Amino acid sequence: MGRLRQALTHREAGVVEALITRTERVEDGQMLLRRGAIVEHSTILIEGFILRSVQSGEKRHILATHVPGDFVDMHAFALKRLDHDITVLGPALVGYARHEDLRIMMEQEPHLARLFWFSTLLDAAVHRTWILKMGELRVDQRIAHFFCELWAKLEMVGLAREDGFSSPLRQSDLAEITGSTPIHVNRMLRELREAGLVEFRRGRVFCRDRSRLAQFAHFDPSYLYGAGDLAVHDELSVNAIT
Amino acid sequence: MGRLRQALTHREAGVVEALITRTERVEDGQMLLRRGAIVEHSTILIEGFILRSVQSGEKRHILATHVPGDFVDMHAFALKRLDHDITVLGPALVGYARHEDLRIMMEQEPHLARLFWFSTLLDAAVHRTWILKMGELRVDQRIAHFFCELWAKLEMVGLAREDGFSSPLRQSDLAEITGSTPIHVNRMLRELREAGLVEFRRGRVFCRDRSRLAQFAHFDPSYLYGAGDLAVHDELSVNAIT
DNA sequence: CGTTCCCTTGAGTAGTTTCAATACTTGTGG
DNA sequence: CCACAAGTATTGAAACTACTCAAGGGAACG
Repeated sequence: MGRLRQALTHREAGVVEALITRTERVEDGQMLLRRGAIVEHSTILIEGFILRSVQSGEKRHILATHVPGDFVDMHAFALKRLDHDITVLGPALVGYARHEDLRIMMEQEPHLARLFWFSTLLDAAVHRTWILKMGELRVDQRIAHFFCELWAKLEMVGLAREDGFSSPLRQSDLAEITGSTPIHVNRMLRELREAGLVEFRRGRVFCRDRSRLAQFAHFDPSYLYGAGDLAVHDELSVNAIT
Repeated sequence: MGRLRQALTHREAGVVEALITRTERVEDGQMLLRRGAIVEHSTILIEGFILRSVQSGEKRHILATHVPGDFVDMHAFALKRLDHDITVLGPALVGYARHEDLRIMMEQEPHLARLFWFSTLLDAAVHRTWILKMGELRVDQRIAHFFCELWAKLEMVGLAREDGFSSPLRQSDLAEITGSTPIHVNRMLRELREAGLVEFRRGRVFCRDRSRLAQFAHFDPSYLYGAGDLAVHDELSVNAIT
């Protein structure tokens, strides 16, 4: 949603912010919500990182990552029940909006309601890209692709650098994101480093040649629908690509 | 959406059907919509199967499968632009509803609007399950998982048998669904057959012991949200699972 | 009765995981 | 300030899983 900010008027942004009735600082690794929980509020990430994951036996698998400004559980607003865990990565600041208030707001602000729906559709589009990439890329390319995606998302909210970004990610997190193992991730990170594509050192990602990294990862950012893009959709005046 | 039918009143079902201004018979392999296309209508599958796929170089990758009753491109109602291709598998009958009519209907029928939103959220939940399964299962298990999923979805619309189901799927389609190759799929099908788990012969799936197949595939149908489930959500009275 | 599409098999290679063991960091208490 | 503990990162070797290339087999349709 933070990425949708450009699609909001100043007034609307205020309306959204007024929904947040409570904020909370949470520490690394804390699980905000557990799969199956019934929720009566939605969570917005203000600072830090949040993961959507599922526990599968001993292993945890990360399904999606969120950056500041994102509503992380809008789907639960409609479905009421979460199908995965919501976990904080590194220290974070989160805000809560009550579903009841959201519902009232959506009735009064159809444009905002539409944007909230958009944000869940964007999540789905990101999911689809991951299904594709899990199927067609090697682990090293998946790691690179994840770096590209997170970099782009952080950039949209002004948290990226020219030559990379910082995060509290560990190698084992990358393993859970890419569906691999920490050991293999470690080897692949070495290869990426030796190939001069990207460096990962305790959460910090450095990359000199971004387009080369994107090419290696087969990364095409269009699935993230930049805020500009979205605004255009809203006006209903996009060019045919057919 | 066909799976949501139980959540619709008789009147509402009529309202939805009245939206369909045109139906069309399409033959096997035909692409209904291409990635990037701007659409002004939504497609409902009435008979047959539809695939959501992307072309990636030489290879096609299938992201989702649909059964009769499903709206296959509701996301494009909001985003206007498709991020993947919509292709027919086997002969099919489809119906079209104009976005303009949909928009008007949604304004007048908030309950229906909510159900349409639900259906896109369910798609997202299915996507998440696929990300997980692509990451944690071997190809043989992924094939089994796909069989379980399709079987369950067909069952919801009364198109399954006690001992399996029929479809126009080829082995190469299974490869594109599971992110594998036709050759490997062929071998894995042989192993599944020899293990007495499931048989696949030119699109027909036979399984004597469904629960054993589900166990092998680590299949838990809850992510499909049975229609009953959904109806309950709508009443806002689900049991906590915490 | 042959063409076409789909399915099947074998052999070799590439990618990935697992187990086992060893270093490096960072924070903490002595 | 050093030593230790805990978490994180790294390496090697062996086993497993999956892909590629190449070649054959079988069923359906005209």
